[in-house]
Amino acid sequence: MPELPEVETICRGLMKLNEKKVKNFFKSDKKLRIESKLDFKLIKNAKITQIHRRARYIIIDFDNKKSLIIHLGMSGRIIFRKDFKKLKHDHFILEFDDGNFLIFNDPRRFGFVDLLLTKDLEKHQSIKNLGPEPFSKEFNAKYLFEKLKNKKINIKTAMMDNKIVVGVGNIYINESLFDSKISPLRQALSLKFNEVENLVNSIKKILKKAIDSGGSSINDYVDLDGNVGNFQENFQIYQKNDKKCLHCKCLIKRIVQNGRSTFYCEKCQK
DNA sequence: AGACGTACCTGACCGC
DNA sequence: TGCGGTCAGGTACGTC
Repeated sequence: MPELPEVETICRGLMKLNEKKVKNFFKSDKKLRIESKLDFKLIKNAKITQIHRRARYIIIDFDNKKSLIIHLGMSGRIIFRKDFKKLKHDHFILEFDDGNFLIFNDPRRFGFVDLLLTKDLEKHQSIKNLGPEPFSKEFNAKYLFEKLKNKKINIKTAMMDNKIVVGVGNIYINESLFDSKISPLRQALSLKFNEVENLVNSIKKILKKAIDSGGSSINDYVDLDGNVGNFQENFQIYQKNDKKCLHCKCLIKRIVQNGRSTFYCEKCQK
């Protein structure tokens, strides 16, 4: 489900949980990607003070110096409901004292929910090695050019590396490379400075547009209130194989890079 | 160190 | 209807 725009949309929806107090929790015995070292009992009776995001990780801070980190993996969802009925693939549930429930549901279980001390957030195994946020000032052409200048891998795979920039997944890198007219097959080190500049601008522009649209809803992804994002209606290249390129009318190709689908126009992307 | 393959899981969809 | 194959928005780890 989630790249940065989807996680950002969910995070914004979660803001309304501020000040809510945890009454109880439920955890399934299915194994997720990370097992929490701290006991979730520690957040019983704790009150939420802040909800924020780092890369694709949703972070919920509590007033007793503990924080939850939630990652949605490929198929994770967060559902906010007033009534509770445990459904298949519900792995973690918070019950608040006002009778509301927050549910983490993840069929493929590539996601996780982890509890730690708030002060240890930056040291968390998933957080500590992350590159800059795509909307930060730090993520600019000069920075990226430096990062790419010795990289022999293709530009698409390079940009999906969280050490270079976070939150850019398969959908948005496909769209960004099309927007900046750069072939996904190019070696990262072959990009000229102005091409890197265009790519940075495209990534920022497309992610912003996607957030404004509430993310992309492929399959049945919905936000907390059950609203669907509609950025998928703006896809120009992603999953458009064998359809006509908007600019040159030739057919969009699908190939596989690093085990993931890549969509591109051979004529427009050089 | 960097590049690359693969593993972790379930479900939806398609062709036979 | 059922079965096998393929695909899916992410991350981490092993090997060379």
